Amino acid sequence: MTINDIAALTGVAASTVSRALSRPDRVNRVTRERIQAAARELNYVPNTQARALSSGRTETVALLVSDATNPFYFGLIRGAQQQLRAAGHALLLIDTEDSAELENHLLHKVRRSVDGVILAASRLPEQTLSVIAAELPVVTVNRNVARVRSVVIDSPDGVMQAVEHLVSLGHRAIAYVAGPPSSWANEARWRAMRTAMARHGLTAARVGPFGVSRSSGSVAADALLNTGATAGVTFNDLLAIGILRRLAERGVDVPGEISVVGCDDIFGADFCSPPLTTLTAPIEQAGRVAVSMLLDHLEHLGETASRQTVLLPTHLTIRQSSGPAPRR
Amino acid sequence: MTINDIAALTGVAASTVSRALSRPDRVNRVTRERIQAAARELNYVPNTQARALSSGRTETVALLVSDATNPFYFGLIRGAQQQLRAAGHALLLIDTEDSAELENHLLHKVRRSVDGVILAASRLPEQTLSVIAAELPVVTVNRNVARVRSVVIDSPDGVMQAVEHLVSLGHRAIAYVAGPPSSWANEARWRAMRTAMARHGLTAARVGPFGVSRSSGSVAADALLNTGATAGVTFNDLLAIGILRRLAERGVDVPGEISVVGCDDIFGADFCSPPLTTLTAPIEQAGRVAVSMLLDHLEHLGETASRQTVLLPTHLTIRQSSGPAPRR
DNA sequence: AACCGGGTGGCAACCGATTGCCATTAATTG
DNA sequence: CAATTAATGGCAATCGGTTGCCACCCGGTT
Repeated sequence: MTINDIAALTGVAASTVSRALSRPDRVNRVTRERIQAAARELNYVPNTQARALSSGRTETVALLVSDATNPFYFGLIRGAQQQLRAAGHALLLIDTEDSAELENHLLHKVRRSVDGVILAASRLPEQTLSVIAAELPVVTVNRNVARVRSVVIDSPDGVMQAVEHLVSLGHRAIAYVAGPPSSWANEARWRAMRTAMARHGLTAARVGPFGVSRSSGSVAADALLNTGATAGVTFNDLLAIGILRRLAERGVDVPGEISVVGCDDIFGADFCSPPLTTLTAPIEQAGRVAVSMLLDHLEHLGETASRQTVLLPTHLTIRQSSGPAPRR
Repeated sequence: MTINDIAALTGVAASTVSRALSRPDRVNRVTRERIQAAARELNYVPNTQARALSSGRTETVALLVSDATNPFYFGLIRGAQQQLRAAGHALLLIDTEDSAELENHLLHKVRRSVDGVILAASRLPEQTLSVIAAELPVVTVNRNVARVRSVVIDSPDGVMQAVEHLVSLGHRAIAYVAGPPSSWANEARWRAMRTAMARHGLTAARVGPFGVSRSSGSVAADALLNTGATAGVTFNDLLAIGILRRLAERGVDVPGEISVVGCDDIFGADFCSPPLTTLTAPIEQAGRVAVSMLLDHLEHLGETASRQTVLLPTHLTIRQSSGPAPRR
């Protein structure tokens, strides 16, 4: 079922069929309707590759995640998927396995087969990112790079809220449990933490870096206890949940002996034990916004973007993993 | 950077470049190496659309899931992604939003732009599925249809194990908490449950259907209690976790007053409260196997498949949501 | 010397759209 | 009524590869 079949059937040229379908106002109403009817009749679906080849538009967007099993991305994927479908675009999912080289390689490979890419938690150096952004529409998530559009979840602000929360509960020794050093968000959160602590004349301890998996949580929990801190703010929920688990294993009471605050509010944060106090991030919304920005950018290529960065607010969700500081 | 640039640079025809790159034995060694060197030099990446257009192969596989936020699919996506990357193929992720119409529509739409599709939890009627499978390589997951290759997780066998487990703990009144009626796995599990119960001269109660989200768990929990059963086996973990939550809210002790057994062992099943006794399914493996079957099928189109269905074993993982039946 | 066959590489058609350009026709206007 | 303009639709080139077919070269046979 090609455009030619329809052309033959309706007695017009293929080019007319093409126009009738993609630039309806370029063809006479009756002709157009005849063609559209035939297309519907024959259940015609344009060939994506052919269209892409001549027009240069693939109507496909790639979403690069560092690890498809990290629940943080589920929401992002979902949000992106929703918004893309609404625009009739397809989603190419790419797992970079947390490797900058692989990320770069795959980006190069798909470069010509997508209209743009969304980089969630890119591990690429700023320099490389700029180069890529120059030759391919890019939107990053949680990563701020000059001249690259981005959606940033304002977890630094959330971290401050978390510190206020903990300090108000009497905590004085609070540690940051760090994630991957290559993560931009990780450093941003750490900075926010130090700032917030300084405001109260306190200094934050820091342990890590740790991998972002629950198993890394065991190591992290032990390290956290060693700092003598009465509370820990973790890079993300996955790590926090792993920590809770290890603490339970060691018989350490949460929040009685130590409070734990996570980040992101992923699936599971509300039903782990104890339910996790965490920074709730509008993850799904971030996915939607990232797609919107990208599509918007695609429509106005060449124009200077009105806004390069969208900052999404977070808020602290208090559950049962945080409580008053223990008396010494 | 096209094949023509390379041709010009090396002084051969474009066709020769094409062969040197995709059918290396069709061209002389020295010519080939010269071309390959030039291609590497210029960082040449073949244009996927153009290749697809003339060869018919897109090197892309679509994975259709009914709901991208269901953690069950995370593992599946991951497994599929891994195996696809290994083969150098791309993954198109499609969310059918649990709608058969949408599923059908999207399948039609991508039909020409992928080499094959993997249907995870298809909601399509058997008839439709057969039609689609005839015009497009298809592998289903957890769905058995004549003449369609499939990967099936043997949860019916697992359900039997679960029943044995519960019966041995003294439970006599056990209910099945059903999922979506359009789910093939749902019916399979229910049948297995009845069979297993009958073996002990017992009859299973059934409640539902319920949606597969945690919020449906509240309704399901209440319905479950109403049956007077001392144990419930649920369609999946999501539902089970929702039930646990509601039971905690109502102050019902698990497993003291009622035991709950889930299905799939998704992310979260091990750290919810209490940790969930569940059927551990090799989800990631299912994703890998599905891809392998599909790619294998693609390579031998026309040949009759040696094996049409792969059955993956499950096992019961006993945690703390199941225990001895309460004395009445 | 005539013949044969395998190894190489070029030519050109093709995959299925899109799109710039032009010809035709109809409508508008002075 | 001639002339200008707008609307419409066809022609053909193009996107970047793939592939069937054929020509050529060369060494080996008979």
